Amino acid sequence: MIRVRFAPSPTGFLHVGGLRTALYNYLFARHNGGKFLIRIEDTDRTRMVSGAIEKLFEILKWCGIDYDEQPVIQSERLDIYKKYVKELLEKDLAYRCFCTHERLDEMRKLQIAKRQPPKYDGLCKKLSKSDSEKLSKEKPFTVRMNIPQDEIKFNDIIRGEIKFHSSLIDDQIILKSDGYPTYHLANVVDDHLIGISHVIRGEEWLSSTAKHVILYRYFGWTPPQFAHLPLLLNPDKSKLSKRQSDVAVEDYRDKGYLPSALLNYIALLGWSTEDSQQIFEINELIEKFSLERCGKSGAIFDAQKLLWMNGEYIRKMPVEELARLSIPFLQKAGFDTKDFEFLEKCISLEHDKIKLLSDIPHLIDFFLKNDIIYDEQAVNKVLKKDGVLTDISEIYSKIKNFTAKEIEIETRKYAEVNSLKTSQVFHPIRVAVSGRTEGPSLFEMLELLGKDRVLLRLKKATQMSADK
RNA sequence: GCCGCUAUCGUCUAGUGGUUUAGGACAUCGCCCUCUCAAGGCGGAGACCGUGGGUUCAAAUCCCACUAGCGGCACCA
Repeated sequence: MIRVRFAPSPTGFLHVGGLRTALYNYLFARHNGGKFLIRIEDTDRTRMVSGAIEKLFEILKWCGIDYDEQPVIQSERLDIYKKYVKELLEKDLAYRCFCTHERLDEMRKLQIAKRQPPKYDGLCKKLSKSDSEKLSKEKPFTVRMNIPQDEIKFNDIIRGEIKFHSSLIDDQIILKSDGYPTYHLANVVDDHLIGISHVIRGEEWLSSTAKHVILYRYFGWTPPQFAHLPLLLNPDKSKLSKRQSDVAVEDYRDKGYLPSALLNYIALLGWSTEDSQQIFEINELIEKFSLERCGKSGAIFDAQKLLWMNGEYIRKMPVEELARLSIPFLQKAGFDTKDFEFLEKCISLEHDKIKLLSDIPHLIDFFLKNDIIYDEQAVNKVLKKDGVLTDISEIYSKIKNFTAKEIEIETRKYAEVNSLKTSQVFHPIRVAVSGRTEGPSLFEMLELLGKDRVLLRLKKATQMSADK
């Protein structure tokens, strides 16, 4: 039975790298008919952020990544970890360490100065069991793993066999002095207890995996299969970070990215099909995903390609759905969204120009407000004192059936009769009614605006050009 | 410093010994369409496959070394 998990620590927001890890776990589970679980790794009390867990679940839901079973919260399982630490202590596979932060820091500084690898010197390992027992009642302590002198090997699905010599591995702390386990212990214990079959996580964990393998061995457990995913990178090839890029999934949501596009784009960062297909609906992703086709090298997060992909998804989307999704963005921009049908029509005219949901308010605002803003450059460039707008105004006022078709016929007729290029007529009208040079197809736009508003704006623009 | 991982167009990648004058996508450039902006269509430019050695009749593809980049080396995850 395939069981995988996504195990974030709730430190504020879901990182896109984390989302990629979650997605690959999810796809792997769904593809294989296995289970996808969530575990909250909240063992660092100093980094606790209130509300982070709720936000995490909310954003996962927004992404459409659903999970199986009840999420496991590590901070609720302290007794379990302690039990396993005790077992290790009894078997001499771990020992208590009474060293202070000060001593540890001092030691590390010295080692770095001497260009040695920073490593615990094993002082407390020398304590006898009874001394250790006695001291533990008087002083705070941590518990360290007793690392064997041995070669540690494990297989990684993506990278093949990985070897470390354990003499290079530090006597890792597995239980902190506040009674909370560190990642390494909690992770191994939980993965085993929960029956995780495959650990799919970021490459930053590759080095630590040796420690985990040792722990599995100490407990007499069979380790799961490992798959370490390549890192997501900044444009300068360093690990994707807040400093250089937008990393919070919620940032993308708030900017108007679609979850389907985000997931699709992120899926392609480290995974591909033989034919280099680009667009995948989630079901297709599930159908085609495999760890074997994951790459090994880090991938730069290319915001430009994501933007393109988002546009692809928006173009494919039914207008009704798009209009519905645009509502929060329009409301944020201060628009009334009660007339949904009208909204749909506006959006429909600009549909294939939209790359982000947040583009929508600006693209259609001249339909929604009465006092439109005239772009100065557009006015100066296009609005002329040539009487075109006055003539057009008069012609339009006589059109009974103010439809795109009728308007087009009349407008073209006017251009022809006066030997004007269509652009000499169309452009001023566009600027007059919308305030700008770019926009939807002119006649549909005029129809949607309605005769009254068009005439009003033509009049205003005529005055503006006269004032020049 | 030590350990580990990685290495094909600017970017994401296909490619698993010969079908490759290295394919696709984004970005970029040109043309077409056109009332503008987009979208769309067509085309161009762009990678001597990090470097150097092998193995082989034949290597981007296998092996080794080097180099570079990145990651890890916390009472963080």
